[in-house]
Amino acid sequence: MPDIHKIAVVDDHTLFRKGLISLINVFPNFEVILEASNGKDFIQKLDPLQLPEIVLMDISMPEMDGYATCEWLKSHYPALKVLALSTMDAETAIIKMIRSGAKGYIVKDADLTELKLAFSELLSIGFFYNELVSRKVINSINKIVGDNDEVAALQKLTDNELTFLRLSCSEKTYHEIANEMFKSEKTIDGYRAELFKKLHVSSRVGMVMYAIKNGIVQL
Amino acid sequence: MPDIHKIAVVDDHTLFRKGLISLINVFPNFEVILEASNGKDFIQKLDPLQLPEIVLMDISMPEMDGYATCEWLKSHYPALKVLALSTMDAETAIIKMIRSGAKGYIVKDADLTELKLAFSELLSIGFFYNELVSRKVINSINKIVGDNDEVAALQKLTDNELTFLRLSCSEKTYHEIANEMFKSEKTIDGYRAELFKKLHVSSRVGMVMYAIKNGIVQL
DNA sequence: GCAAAAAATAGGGTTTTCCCTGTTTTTTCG
DNA sequence: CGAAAAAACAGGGAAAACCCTATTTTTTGC
Repeated sequence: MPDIHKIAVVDDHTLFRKGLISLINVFPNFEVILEASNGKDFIQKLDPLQLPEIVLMDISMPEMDGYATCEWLKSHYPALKVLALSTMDAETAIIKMIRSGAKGYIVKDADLTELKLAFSELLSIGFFYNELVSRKVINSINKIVGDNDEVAALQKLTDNELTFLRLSCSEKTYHEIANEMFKSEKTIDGYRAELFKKLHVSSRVGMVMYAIKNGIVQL
Repeated sequence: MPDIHKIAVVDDHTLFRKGLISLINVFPNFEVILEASNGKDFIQKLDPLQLPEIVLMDISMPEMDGYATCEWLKSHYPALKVLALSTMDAETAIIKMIRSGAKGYIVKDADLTELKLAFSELLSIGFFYNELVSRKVINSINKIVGDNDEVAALQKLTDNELTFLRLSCSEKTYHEIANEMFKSEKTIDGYRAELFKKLHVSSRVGMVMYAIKNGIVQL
């Protein structure tokens, strides 16, 4: 009898999670031994004596999202292979997740064959990069080599820039945001200018749409 | 032996759909007899000699979304009970779906118990309105009775207002949008004012976020 | 077909956003 | 420590967005 591989599933949408688990459990040599609704929940449930080999992990989750959880795993349990799972095929999301330590990326509308393939590849060669991911990665490298990149940029947003960006996704004026952040209006204007450059946008609306697209704010 | 109830599942995310189906099929008296990835696909696969009783339907799908499919079903197969299925618990989405003829609404992170409950209620009393839905419906009624409502408003957006709203979800200036729509800037300004009122927002950013939240534009 | 309602247009003013070019302060790193 | 880089801050001006109040045109309902 071949050994059974242990899987963990982390996703806040219960129905999706349960469904996925039920799908995986019919695979002959895989078994879901842990399920959690977000990163925090997952870490808390993680038993060092009974570690999963593969963690199927959603990106956008409450409390602790995929990126943060991945980072945590990278330093605490580097042997765990994270397979990122998301609806979005946004380049930045994929790259960011991989930078955070994910070993593969699969979109939620992939089919079962692909999921099974991802599992096998993760176990045999240690990663799963399908064409989607490869294409995005190549794009991102091109951009880095080229001139100034969107992806690394996202990594390099200041804490202040990030809070400013989040606050901009509202009907607040920059003046109000400045007050809320205890900064001068001119500083805020500097954040704006900086973000316009980094995100390649030229209006507040563009900035907001970028933030939404890339899961920086949730609706 | 109790009769087996026939279910259809319409959702573009294959993994979610397959998972859900596998979950439902372990319910003793339910069976999924039809699955489709969008409204068009569903209608095409629908066999009048083998109709499902309940259709679990996602709202946002490519080709033909939940609203359109629901409307079509209302006039062609009014006996089919649509249970709307969505990640968003946005009031407008729920109301719109119910107006389109859905008999119930369930969020994707509901648990299995709730799904089973929804099925039973649909079959016994013909609809499933949990607290979530009820609350939203009551809100919407209050607003209608009250003064001017968000929900009916959405229904009542002019074609021009709608295109304007869509075009506003970009970095275009109102001036550019005016040109693109062959209208005067002042007319565009009128659309803006009208939409601010109808959607209860007070800035372009608010308008854009509303549009995204309610699936009027997709990212 | 005509009155009422809705949509399109407009003038003109205020606020907010955007942009350019700087200085000062803080942080980083060899 | 000291130089360089990054972050915070600023003045001033142009463009875009916002808002109020009208008038004209088109649509709608009886």
